[in-house]
Amino acid sequence: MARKKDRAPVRKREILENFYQVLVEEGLERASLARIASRMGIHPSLIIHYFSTKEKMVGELVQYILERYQETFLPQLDGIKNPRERLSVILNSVFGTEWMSLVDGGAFFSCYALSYRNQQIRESFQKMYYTLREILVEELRNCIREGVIRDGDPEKLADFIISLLEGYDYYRGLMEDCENFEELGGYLKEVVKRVLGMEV
Amino acid sequence: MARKKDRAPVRKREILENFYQVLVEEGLERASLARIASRMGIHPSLIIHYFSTKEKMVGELVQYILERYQETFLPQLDGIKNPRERLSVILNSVFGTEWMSLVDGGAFFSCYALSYRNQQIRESFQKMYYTLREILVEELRNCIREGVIRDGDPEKLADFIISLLEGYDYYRGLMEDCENFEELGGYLKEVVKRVLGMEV
DNA sequence: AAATTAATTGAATATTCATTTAATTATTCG
DNA sequence: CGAATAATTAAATGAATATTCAATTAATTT
Repeated sequence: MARKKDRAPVRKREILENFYQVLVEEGLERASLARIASRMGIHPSLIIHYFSTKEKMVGELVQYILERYQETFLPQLDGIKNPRERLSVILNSVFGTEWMSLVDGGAFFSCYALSYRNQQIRESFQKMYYTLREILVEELRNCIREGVIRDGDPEKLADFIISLLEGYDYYRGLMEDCENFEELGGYLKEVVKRVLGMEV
Repeated sequence: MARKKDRAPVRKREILENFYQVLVEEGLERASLARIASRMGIHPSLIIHYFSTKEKMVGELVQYILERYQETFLPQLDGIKNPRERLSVILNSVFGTEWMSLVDGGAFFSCYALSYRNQQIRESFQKMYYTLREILVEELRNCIREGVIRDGDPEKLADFIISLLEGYDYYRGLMEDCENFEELGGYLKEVVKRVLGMEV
């Protein structure tokens, strides 16, 4: 049984990173295998060798992109016990500037648009929001129990927060100067706190 | 001076309608001139004849799509004097089912994603939200003056409403059954009213 | 060092794409 | 009707596309 080093996952990730970059710089319609390969100084057929088809590669790109969000505020919450503090960290993260710089909006919404016709991509997105929702519900529940926020339906509140944060992401993509959208982010955060019944 | 009937605008609109349909059914990456033409039973070069280039056609498609929103609740407000009633009509429209069926989400967000790399498309979107914001600010101002809603910054409140409605549009695109997103729409509407200080 | 497996390239494929130019058919005007 | 103009088609173009299969180079194991 000949055992070889498994460098395939590393190479695949490299390709995905370059795919993402081309996507950001040139748009989905111009993000061809040839361009990705040329940017890496490799041959296009090597990409096919690793992903077998472009559609599968796009599917993996979506997961690659969505994982970034998963990995954002979860580490930030490590070690924080106080529910109020935890919720603040989440809101600051989501309506702050870090969240926005995680993924390019053009790339993100291009992928999102694909979810309307590609079942696998659709499920990736659904899974991500299902997880996010679960996290939020859990945090909100704890805050209600501790009296940090007013009593209410944590699931609906979670949906409200998700809607608002994605709408913020969307709307911000059309703003020109960052002062404006930083200000908006701060304002939306306060609105959420008011809706939750958290003293500001 | 030979005067001819100007049927070009009509034909262009027909082409845009078919472009939109192909976009919905096949996605942006497959919405080629050949497919649009074949669906119409015409020759691809005829499309070029009217739009001269595909990029320009896409630009006009975006305007065509965005106009639908402009034409939504403005007619609905005709004849309604009462500020409270006007605001209710707007919120019902925006968080209701009509708004969603106006434009296919896949088509809409595909176009939105283009705005990150295409200046003309970007400006079309910006213009649309500028107009929407102006309308909302005006309505909110009237409601504040009449004591229908609590005193507050109408511009920030408008941005809040726009963020939430677009986030709702986005999030809804991932939901499977319409009961859920109708319920969410109703809930978000109540949240907005609470934030505005409108008695529910 | 030889053999085996993985990584990568090369060249060829058929398809699809937007666009051009010239020719043809319809329509409208005088 | 006849001339002018618009609407439409035909055919050809070259570039770009994803994907194929076979060949080659590099790495690892025995």
